[in-house]
This record gives sequence, structure tokens and C-alpha cells, in this order.
Amino acid sequence: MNYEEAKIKFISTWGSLGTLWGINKAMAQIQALLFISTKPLSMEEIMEELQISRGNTSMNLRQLMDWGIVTKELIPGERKEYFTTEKDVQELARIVAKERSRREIQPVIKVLNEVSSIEDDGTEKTKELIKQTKALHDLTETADAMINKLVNQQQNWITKSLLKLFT
Amino acid sequence: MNYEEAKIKFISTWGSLGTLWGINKAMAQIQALLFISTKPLSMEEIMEELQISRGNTSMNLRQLMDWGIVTKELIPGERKEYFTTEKDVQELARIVAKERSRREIQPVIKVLNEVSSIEDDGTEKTKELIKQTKALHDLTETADAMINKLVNQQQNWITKSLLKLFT
DNA sequence: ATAAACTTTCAATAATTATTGAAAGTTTAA
DNA sequence: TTAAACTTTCAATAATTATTGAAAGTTTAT
Repeated sequence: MNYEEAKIKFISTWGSLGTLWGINKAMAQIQALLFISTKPLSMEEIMEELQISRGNTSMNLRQLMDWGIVTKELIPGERKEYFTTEKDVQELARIVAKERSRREIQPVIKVLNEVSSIEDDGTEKTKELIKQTKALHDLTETADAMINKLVNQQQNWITKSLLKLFT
Repeated sequence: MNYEEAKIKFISTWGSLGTLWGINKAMAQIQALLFISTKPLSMEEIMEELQISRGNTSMNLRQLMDWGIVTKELIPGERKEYFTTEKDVQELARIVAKERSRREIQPVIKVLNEVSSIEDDGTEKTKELIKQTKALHDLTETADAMINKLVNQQQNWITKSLLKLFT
């Protein structure tokens, strides 16, 4: 496998993994391209490399910036805008975990809390609904808290010890 | 909010959360319905409650069984098949984490490993590709391992201590 | 062996989501 | 202030994914 093949394989794999971290294919591919680029890229260059339209590129870059994963780079003397992505994988993971928590997990926790707090009318089905949604609520909240904590700490002594424990 | 309202809210919320754990809406809704049901349900009952077609119900039940989340229950004297879901949230999380790892994460780890193992031709762009995909590979592998380990342990002393540490 | 009761399959269709491309908008240089 | 260089927006279209429903398949009872 040479450089070009490897690059294409990486971008397309990372693109299809997008769903796993809650973003769409084009977004993930743009991020992947920037992630292995040795310099900031212009919209033109991104369009060219990924064979996608100007509109698509513009919208997805905007979303990546909303997520805080990509930033504009102003190159002196250049009219065009250039883009870079966060290059540190730990930081990337931190941002993604935080955003997904805020966008998707927190709203669900809220609903689970509401549902599990309905008045117990004494019927079996109500008891079951309350019991099960409460269990889901607690699980979701705990998982969310753990992921955020883990991902937030820098590679400090706790994380290091945990890695040893769990590997 | 009364029982019916709460039930509908729970099912639809859990349904739209489906994407987060990698399954589609109908699948997630069927699972949600079974999760709060006090008894096994027939295909007929599921179709009726969720207002979905027989074909859709059949296919999604099949998928849930493939995942190992739902099982057929044979009720003596009954011709119909009845379905139940795993009711323990910890066990549910274990199954989901394991399946997603197998279906999605492992294949990505494999590709990242291949890509990061290409021959270093000495150019800057190849060096960057290798460096960055290697970092992603290590991150993904570590995260996958941790999630599986965490979710696999029963609520034993380690998990309990961790929860205290991280909450 | 037949038929009723039930489940699965799958081509057709609908719903959703992503993408395009060109017009409108913005910024900068002269 | 004008025009060139560039970016954004968004209605139209394409691609993808989910859903239907009816025919085919299976199982069980008689």
C-alpha cells in the first residue's frame, strides 16, 4: 500500500465511522483529510481532494467549526480562508465526548428523569415503567459522567493507573 | 404526565436515541416497548402498539435477536410467538458494547493498523499520515478495551471504587 | 393430506438525509 | 465605488435508508 492508497483508505474508513461519533460522512472525511495534512487547506483544495461541491464543503466546515474541531487559519497575504483541525487525538476525543453529551445524552437523561418521576398509581405497569426508566436513567447518567471525566483528565496519574488496571 | 403519556414519551425518546447506540428507530422502539412491558408480547401486540407493519416488526425483531437483546418466549398452548427483552440494564449495556465493538470498532482498528503500517518513504506527508493514524489507532484501541472491560465487570469492587472516584 | 394460523421475505414505495450548483452575500484591493 | 475573489445560502435533486404489504413459506392441528 503506497501513500495515496493509504490516504484514500483512511479517509473513507474514517468517513464511514462518522456515524459512530455522531457526524455525517462528508464532515468526517473533511476532518480526516485535515487530520493527516501537513498544512492548512483551502476550501478549493478540500473540494478537489474529496470531490465534493463548494456548498457541501462550506456547510460541513461550518459544522466542524461549530463542534470546535476545526478552526480557520488566516494566512498573511492570502485572500482565501484556510482550515486546520485539532491534531491531538486526546483533545479531539475530549471535544467529541463533550459535544455528544451536550447534544444527545443530556436531553435523554432529562426525559428519562421526567418519565421515571410520574406518579405511582399502584398498577403493575406503572411500577414497571418507573422502575425500568429509573434504571436506564441511572445507567445513562453514570456512563455519561464517567466518559466525560475520563476524557477530561489529561493523561495524569489516575488515567495511567486505570489504563494499567484495565489493559 | 399519566402512564400513557409517559410510555409514549419514553418509547419515542428511546427510539430517536437509537442512532447513538447504532440501531434504527423501529428496532429501538420495539426494544423500548418490551423493556417496560410486564409480560412477553406477540408480534400482533407490538404492531398494534407501535403502529408499524408486520414486515417491519418481523425484520426488526429478527435483528434484535441477532444482537442478543431480545429472545423468543414460547407460551404453552399458544400458537403465536412471544418476545421479551433483557431487563437488566447492566447486561443490556454489556451486550450493546460488545456487539458494537465487534461490528464497528474492530474493523476500524484493523484499517487504522494497516494504514499506519505503510512503509515510511521519508516524505513529510507519509510521516504525518503514519503518525496521526497510529495515534488514532492507539486511542481507538484503548477506548474500546476500556469500555469493554468496564461494561464486562459486574458491579464488583473495582467498578464501585471507580464510581466513587469519578462521581 | 389439508387447511388454518402464523412468520418471513422482498420488490415497490415512502421518508429521510446528503449533495449540488447557482444566485446572493461579503470582503478586499485598487 | 467598482470589480474581482471569495464564501454562504438554499431550493432542487440525488442518494440512502426505512417501511409497507402481499405472496411465499412454515408449522401445527385435525
